[in-house]
Formats: sequence, structure tokens, C-alpha cells
Amino acid sequence: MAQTSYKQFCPVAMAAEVLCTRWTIVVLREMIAGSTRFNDLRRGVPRMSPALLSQRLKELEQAGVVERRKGEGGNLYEYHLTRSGRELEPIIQAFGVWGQRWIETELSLQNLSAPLLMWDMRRNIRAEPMPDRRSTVQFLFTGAPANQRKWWLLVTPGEGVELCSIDPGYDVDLYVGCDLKTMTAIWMGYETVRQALSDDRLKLTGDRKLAGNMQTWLGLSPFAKQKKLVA
Amino acid sequence: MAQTSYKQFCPVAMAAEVLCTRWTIVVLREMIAGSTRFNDLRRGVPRMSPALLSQRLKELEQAGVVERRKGEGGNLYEYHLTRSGRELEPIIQAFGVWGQRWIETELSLQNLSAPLLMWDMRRNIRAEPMPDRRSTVQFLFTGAPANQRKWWLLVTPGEGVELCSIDPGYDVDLYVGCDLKTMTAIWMGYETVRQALSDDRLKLTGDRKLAGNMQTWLGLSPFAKQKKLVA
DNA sequence: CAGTATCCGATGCGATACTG
DNA sequence: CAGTATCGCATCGGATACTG
Repeated sequence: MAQTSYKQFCPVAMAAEVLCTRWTIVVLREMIAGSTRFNDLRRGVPRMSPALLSQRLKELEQAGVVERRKGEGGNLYEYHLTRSGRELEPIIQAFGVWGQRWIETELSLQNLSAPLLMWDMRRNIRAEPMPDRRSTVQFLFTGAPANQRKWWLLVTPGEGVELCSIDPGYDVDLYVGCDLKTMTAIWMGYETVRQALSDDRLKLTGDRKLAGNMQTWLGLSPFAKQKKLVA
Repeated sequence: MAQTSYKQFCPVAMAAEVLCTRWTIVVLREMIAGSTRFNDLRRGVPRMSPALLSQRLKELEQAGVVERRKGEGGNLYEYHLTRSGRELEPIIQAFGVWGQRWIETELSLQNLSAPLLMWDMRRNIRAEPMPDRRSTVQFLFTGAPANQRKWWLLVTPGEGVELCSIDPGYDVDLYVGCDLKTMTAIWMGYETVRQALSDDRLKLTGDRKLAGNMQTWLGLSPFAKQKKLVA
């Protein structure tokens, strides 16, 4: 909480007062990942109330870590890391590396969330290995609640990736069916597309090429390559 | 607080659940600095209640970061970092570096504490530049509350440093008089012994040699050499 | 020395609704 | 879209006393 100061002059304690309040590290992670708009940040911390997110952003601004400014062209506000904030990047990164190495896999996999997974995956899709036209991939998470079962990723080379939770109406090139845990485990690097396929926990229907190189166009979590040191 | 989970599978969030509870980073700092016994840890986090310290240590043990075991010889318990905990060392270090670079000097200097300063200084005294016999240095912090005004450091080459807050009765080799803010600023690397002397904010009385190379035998904070990027 | 026990106060923050 | 407003509960944790 650090709502009340540690009263320690040590810079470690001073830094902890700024960084170790609830949600702060997770918000910074989302900013480092590239979100700049309030509602984009919200998607990265969906369980955080907007009031608290707003409060944290103000605190970080006050601490000189975040800058709030009008985006180019519009009158919409954007949140950006200052130089001080950018120097936190290796720290957040180190949190992730440490977490991936030392937090038990099953513990992480207790925190499944389809919106979060899709939001993260969207960011790391690689368009180059995909066909040279727009591709539509539909994900269906068996067992997920109705409003979180179906997702569409629209990948347009050169234009980026769009995520939809309601049917955009395009023809679907590839259907991906699995349960949320399987997809999350693949994304986290705990297992591979091939393993899940051979287990029949993952089903791919549609374009053969898209199905064949899914492991390639599906970017993984930035921490997926870290060696796990606990089960 | 993270008392209630973030519900995010992301390893950054998982790590933050373990590390970003109140006091946790500061406790880890104290362990990395070398304290292993409960009451030694307390001296590093004097404003933390023993109940909470105990609770945090158990949580860290549960998380695999800390190991509680009997010390060699005795039946006294010691707390040690596990391999996982030792991998946090660069993270804590990075907190300190970042804090030193980006937290305003005056903000840190609002958190003066004689017991903490002495406890930290004790750890970094360098005996080699001192005489080849036991040296007794008395610190007197003008303006500090009566029970925190006077401190003695007993430095015995080859045997380490002992800190006393009541007169150990030995002849004093060097008297150091200044206010707490001055001594803290020197320790943090914000200014030098020479500057404080020339300002008359620091007074040294006694052994000329000890007085002359104080800047050398007085080790500084591990973060003192970081370049400050804010005032 | 190494913690436990207890107790209560403050407040963080979660949920929801609402607004320019 | 980008936040504010409100409300109330839960719980965190600070202080102090105590114990084997």
C-alpha cells in the first residue's frame, strides 16, 4: 500500500513507495507494452476500477514517471512514460523474468482470463508469416462463459491487428478451438501448438497454411522463452 | 497490497503479487544487505510491527523466496534467501539505483532516522584505512531527540564493527558532531565530508588521522555513486 | 532473543452508476 | 471516449503488551 510512507531515506524504500502500491506494476507493464489511452490501459487491467486507475495515473504523473498529454491531432489524452518511467522498463521486465522462472505454472494458470489473453495475443501476432491479404481467425474457448467464448482477430498486413469480441462478419479463414487453459499455456510457452494438437486439446479448422504455421504467426508472451525453474 | 490476487496469468503480475505487498521490498533489501536474524531484520525496518514482519517472512517462505532454518551451532533461527530469492537481488538493486537517480533529494531527506542511518553505516565502515587497533567513534546528532543523539561505533580490525546507543565506556578516538540531515546527506553521497566541514556543519574532534580520512573509512550507501538526475 | 496475541482504527479499494 | 462520484465493507497493518 505504502499509502503511508516507510520513513526510510534509503532509495530502495523510496522507490518502493512509488512502485509497490497495488496495481502499479501491472499498470506500468501495460504502458510499457504500448497502451497509451485510458480505455486501452483498462483493457490491460480489467479488474481494476477506473477510479483507482485514474488515481494511480495521477500519482505516477506526480512522481514524474508518467506524462499525460494530448495525442497528436486530436484532443484525446494519452499517457506516456517519461524518461524516468522508461528507466523502469528493465525492472518490470525483470519482474516478468523472475515470475516466469519461479512462479509455479499451475499458479499462473489459475488466473485465466480470455479478454486479457486476447488483448495480449493481439499485440504480438506476426503478420509476415500469414497470407498477404487480410486474415480472419476465430477463437472459440470451450467451457468459457458465453460472452467470452468467441473472439476474432483480423490481421491485415501492414495495418496491424484488430480484436473483436462480436462477429465482425467476415469470412473466417481459420477456426481455433480449445479451452482457455490450453491457449494460455501455449501463449505462455508452457507447451506448443504441436503438443496440444496431438493431444486433441486444440483443433484447427480452415486454411491449411494458417493452421500449419500457427506456432509461427502466433507470437508468444515476451517471457515465454524463459526457462522454468519450478514445475 | 495484493492481498487479493490480480487474477492475471502474466508473470509480471504474479511476481508483483509476491513482491509488492507493503514492506516486502524493504525487508528483502535488509536480507540482501546481510541481516539474517529476526531482531536484526527489525532494526532494518524499525517502523514495521513485529507481527507484520513475521507474517511477511512466512509469506516469503511460502513463496519459496526465503528459507527459515536453524543457525549453525545454536538453536536460533535464521532467515536466508533461497536461490529464487537471490535472483531478486538485481531487482532490489535496480530499485535503489532508480530511486537514487529519480527521487528528489529533499524527499529522501525528509525521512531521517538516526537508528536506521547508524545501522546502515555500521555495515559499510571500512576498517583498513583506520588505525591498526580498536577505534571508537562517537556520533552526536545535534537536534535529535535525547535517546537518539549519541551513538558509538567500535571498529576492531579483523573483528568487525559494533554499534552502541549507550556509552560503552571506552575512550573515544574521534568525536563526530553534526545534525542528522548532514550525516545522512554525506552517507547518501549528496555531499562530501569536506563540504560539510568547510560549512561548519560537521565538526570532528580527536585523532587527526581519523578525522583526516573520514571520507575514506566511512563507507557510503551502496547507491551513493549513482548520478542524480533530479535535484 | 524470537516471536505471538489482540484489538481497533484508518483507509484502500472494489463495485456500480453516472457525466461532459 | 475518458474519466468522476459515491458508498460502504473488508482488511490491512500500526501499536502495544505479552510469552516461552
